Amino acid sequence: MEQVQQLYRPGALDTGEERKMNERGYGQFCPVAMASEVLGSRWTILVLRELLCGSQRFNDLRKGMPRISPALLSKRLRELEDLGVVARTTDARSGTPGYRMTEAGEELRPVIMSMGTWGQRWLESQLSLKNLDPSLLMWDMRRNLDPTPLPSRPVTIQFLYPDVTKGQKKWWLLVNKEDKHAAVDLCMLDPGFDVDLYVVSDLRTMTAIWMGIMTVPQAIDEGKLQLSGERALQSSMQAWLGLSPFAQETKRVNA
Amino acid sequence: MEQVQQLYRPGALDTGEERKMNERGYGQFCPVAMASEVLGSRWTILVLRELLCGSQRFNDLRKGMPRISPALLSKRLRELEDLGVVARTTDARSGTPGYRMTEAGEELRPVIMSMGTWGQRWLESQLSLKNLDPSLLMWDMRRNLDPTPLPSRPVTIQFLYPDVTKGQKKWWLLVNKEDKHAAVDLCMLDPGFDVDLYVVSDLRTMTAIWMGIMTVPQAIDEGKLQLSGERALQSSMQAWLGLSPFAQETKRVNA
DNA sequence: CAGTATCCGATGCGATACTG
DNA sequence: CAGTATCGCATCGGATACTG
Repeated sequence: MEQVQQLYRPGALDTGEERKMNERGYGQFCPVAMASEVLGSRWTILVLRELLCGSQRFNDLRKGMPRISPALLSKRLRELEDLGVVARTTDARSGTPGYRMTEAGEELRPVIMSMGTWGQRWLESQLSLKNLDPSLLMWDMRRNLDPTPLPSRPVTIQFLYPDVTKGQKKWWLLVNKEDKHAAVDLCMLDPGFDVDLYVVSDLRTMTAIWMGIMTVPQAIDEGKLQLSGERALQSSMQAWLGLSPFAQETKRVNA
Repeated sequence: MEQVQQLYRPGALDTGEERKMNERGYGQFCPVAMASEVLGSRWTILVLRELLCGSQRFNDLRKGMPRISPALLSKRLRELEDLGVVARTTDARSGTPGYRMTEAGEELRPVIMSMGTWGQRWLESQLSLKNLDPSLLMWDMRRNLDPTPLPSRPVTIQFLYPDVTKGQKKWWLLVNKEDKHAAVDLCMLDPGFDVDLYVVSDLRTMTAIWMGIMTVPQAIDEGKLQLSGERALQSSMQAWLGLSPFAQETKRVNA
């Protein structure tokens, strides 16, 4: 059987005779390869993540991906639309354009989630710490905040990150819990309302809490998080502060 | 609440003040983003697929990815090694180098599989048909062939694809079922053994069968597949011919 | 067999400005 | 707000040849 093995020479190592078309792709019929061609281009996965997280409008998508250029975002959305993964919408009343996942797109949820779960388990926290970003953190918090434990009146919470570059230091979350579902707004400029709860922490700590690496009480104990203002809001913070969808996933290594 | 919304301006649309480092990455702490940075570069997913399918040696990996250059494969493997996803091995006896998945890499299996499942369900078969490749098909068949229904003696099966460019028309699968686990070899040159079963089909049909879009009896009925030689091998072909891991997945659209 | 070394071209993408 | 238009550079990766 030894010499027989040599009789196989992959068409790949071939003479390069007929490789004209499909240049850019992998040229494989394997479903994994085809899916990779769709999902592999830069920013695509993050566009899908944003849509799966509920963002619908162009500039909301941008907030979740600060570094993407509008041109490229537009291009990616068109590509995904052509593929039948994303559908363009138009609000009946306002005429505002938007985007949503199609059924095919929705079925990418387990793919994206499994990627995130794996990332949370295996990619070193060090990497996370290189990628701290207050705007992304606050935008995520805005999205996942759970108003259930909050009182049924407008609540203003101010976040202060002393270690962050000027201009991104202060943030306000405004929660308005009206008839069961709540509106949460995020501001970088003082909205002028009385603040019900002040939160002070370094960005790294707050991010760690968000990612489930640390809890609110722990951070307070270690002196890395200071709360002041309404007592009830303080003690319920771990509850109303929604965590990252991957927060419960156990870390395996910090290589 | 209307005007309040305006008070938020994402740090992304910012002045571009301090975006010096981490240029190439996404700059996000989100696990999905971090995983994307790892898995997003070209060929990486396919390298992992090959390893998860059992290939261990450099040139076997190449057979599964005919179009990757050795330089790039080498680079990808080093990157994955640095990440702790892949480990380099050395055969104790022969000293042959090789690669295997680490525990972290093994946990990527559900990620890759879900990508493939999605691809099989939602990406048009048309795309598959653009990517026909006899060497990939035969290499996959070699890998997934199930020797269970085969007799316990050396078996030679010849495949002929009349529609394929000369040099890739004929293939031989040699199955040697010795003491429970079998050795399967693939050749492009006549190994010289007596052929027990002849298979003639166009490449597209054989690929469709492999992908679970069509069955052996169907293809025979439609006159797209001809078998000759040992009867037992003919009738058990659907059984010994292992199918693509995604073959059972239902197609949803052929856009 | 298992890679390295080198070169070079296409293009992806970032940055910026502008429009309806 | 929701994109389009344009420009230019870096870099990714393809091709090829070579080595231990």
